[in-house]
Amino acid sequence: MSPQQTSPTAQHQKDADLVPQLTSDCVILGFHDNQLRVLLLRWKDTPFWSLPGGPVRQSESVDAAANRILQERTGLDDIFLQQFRIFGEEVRYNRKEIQDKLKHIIAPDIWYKRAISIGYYALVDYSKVNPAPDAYTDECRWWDIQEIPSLLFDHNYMIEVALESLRRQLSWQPIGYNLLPDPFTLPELQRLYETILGRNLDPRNFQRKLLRLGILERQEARRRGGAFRSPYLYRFIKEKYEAVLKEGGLLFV
Amino acid sequence: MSPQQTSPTAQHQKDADLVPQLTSDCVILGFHDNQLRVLLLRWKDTPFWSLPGGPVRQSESVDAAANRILQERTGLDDIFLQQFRIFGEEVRYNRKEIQDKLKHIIAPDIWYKRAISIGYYALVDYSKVNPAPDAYTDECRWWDIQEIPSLLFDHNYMIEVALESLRRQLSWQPIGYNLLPDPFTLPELQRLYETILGRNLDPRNFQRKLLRLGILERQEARRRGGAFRSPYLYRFIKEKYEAVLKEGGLLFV
DNA sequence: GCAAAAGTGTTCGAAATACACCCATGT
DNA sequence: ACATGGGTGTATTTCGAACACTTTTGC
Repeated sequence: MSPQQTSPTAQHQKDADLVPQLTSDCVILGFHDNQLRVLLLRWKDTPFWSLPGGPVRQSESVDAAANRILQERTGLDDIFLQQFRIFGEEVRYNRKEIQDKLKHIIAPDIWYKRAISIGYYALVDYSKVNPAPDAYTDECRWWDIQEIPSLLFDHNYMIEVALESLRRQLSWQPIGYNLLPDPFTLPELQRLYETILGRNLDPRNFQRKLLRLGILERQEARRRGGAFRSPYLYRFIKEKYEAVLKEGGLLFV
Repeated sequence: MSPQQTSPTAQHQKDADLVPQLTSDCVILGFHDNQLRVLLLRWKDTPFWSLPGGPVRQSESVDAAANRILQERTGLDDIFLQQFRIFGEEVRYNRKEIQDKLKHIIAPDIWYKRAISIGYYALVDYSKVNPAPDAYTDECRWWDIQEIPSLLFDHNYMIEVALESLRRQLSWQPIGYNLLPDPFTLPELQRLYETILGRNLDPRNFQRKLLRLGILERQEARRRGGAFRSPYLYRFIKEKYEAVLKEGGLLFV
C-alpha cells in the first residue's frame, strides 16, 4: 500500500481523482535459484522496505490499478494477477509510526484516515523483470522469501497470507506458466512446486504425473551449461494446460 | 451493495462516519428441501430485489460490516462468513437505471460516484434464520437458487461468482458444519454436497469416505417422521473436522 | 402390503507411493 | 576420471468408481 504511491508522471493528480482510503498492494513473486522471491521497495532516504502499492483511481478498476502498479515496477504487461484478500481491519498498523518514518516523503495528513488495501499476488518470470523504484522510493529489488526484513505497514502479514492463498490455490493456478521462463525443464518445474509446497517430490512420480496430463511438449533442444547431463526443455501447451486447470487441476501435483 | 443501506437505528449517521464508496454485500446461503437458497431483499414500494449489503463504517473492519449486515438480516451472530471477491470495476451496472428505480427511497446523488463492493458469502442454518427487511426494503425472504429473479446492481453476477468460489473452496470450508442443522443425517449431508457440486454421489462411497475421516459421531437417536426408514443422526467432532479441513481437506468428498 | 428412502459389501482398475541405477556433461 | 545432477521402470498398495439388494417406516 501507501496512499500516494503513483507513477512519477501522475504523482500530482488531485485527490479527487482517487478513490479515498482504498489502495491496491501487490505481492510480486518470481522464482530464481530455486527460491521464491518478492519484489520490495525501499523508501527514499530510509532503510524501510514495503510492498509496491498505490491508490485506485476513480477512472480505473481495482484490477487495473494493480496492473498499473505492476507494470510500473516490473516493466511487464499482461501479468498474472490474483486478488487474494482485502485487508480491511480498522487498525492494521501503527499509523503514527508510519507518519513519523515517512514524514519527509509524504505529508502526514495522508495517514489521517485508515486505508483499506486490496491484496494481489502476481506471478512473473523473474528473468524478464526490470525492477524500477517509483517517485517515493530509492530502490526496488528482489528479496528471497526466507530473508524478508521487517516491512512497513502490515506487509509482512500480507506476504504470509499471499503465500498461504497461493498454496491453497496451487491446483487451479497456472503457477508454472507464469513463474518459469519459456521453455523450462522438468527439474525446474519440480523445484518450483517443491518450494511452494515446502516438501520434496519424487522426480520419477512427478515426471510421470505431469507427462500423463498431456499439457507439456518436449522441445528438440536441451538446456546446456551445467556441469552435468543436459535436461530436456519443455513448453506448456497452453490450451490443454488451461483446460486441465479449469476442470479441477493438478491435484497437488 | 447499496450505499446507504444501514440498520434502521443508524440510518441517519453522517457520511463522515462511512468509508466512502465502499460497501459489503452478502450472499447468504441456506439449505432447505434439498436446495440451496439465498436471502434477498425487496426494495420499498418496488418489485426490485437485491442482496443485503451496506456501507462500511469508519469505526469497523470490513468483516465487521458484513457481520453486522448479516446479523441485522438473519438475527444470527457468529456466522461463517467468507470474503470471496472485490467487485471493483469502474462501471459495474447502469447507475442511471438504479437512480431512477430507487429515487423515492434514496437521494440520487448517493449514486453519483462508483461503489466498490466486497463480496462475502455466508453459510447459515436455514432453520435458525429470521429474515428481516431493513429501513429501505419491504420484504426479506429466501429464494431458491434456481429461481432467482433479475436483481438490481450486478447482484446476479455476484451470486454466480460466490457459488463458483464456494465450489472451488469446498474442500477447505466447513460447509456441512454451517449449512446443516445439528445434528444431521448422512443423506442430508450428501444432498448438500450434491447440490453444491451439481452432480450425484454414490451413497455407499460417500458414507465410507466420510466415516473413514473420523470426523463424525453417530448419535443414539434417529431422525423420525418420514414415511420410510429412520436415518441415523450425526454430529461433527469439531476439533477433528477442523483439523482435517486445515490439512487439505475433504478432497471433493 | 406397499411405496419410499436408508443402509450396507465386494470387485476392479487407476493412481499414488516407494525405491535405485545408469547416463550425460563440464571441469 | 569424477562429481553432479538428469533421466528412467517396476512392484506394491491405496483409493476411488461401479454396482444391487435388503431393511425400516408410515400410510
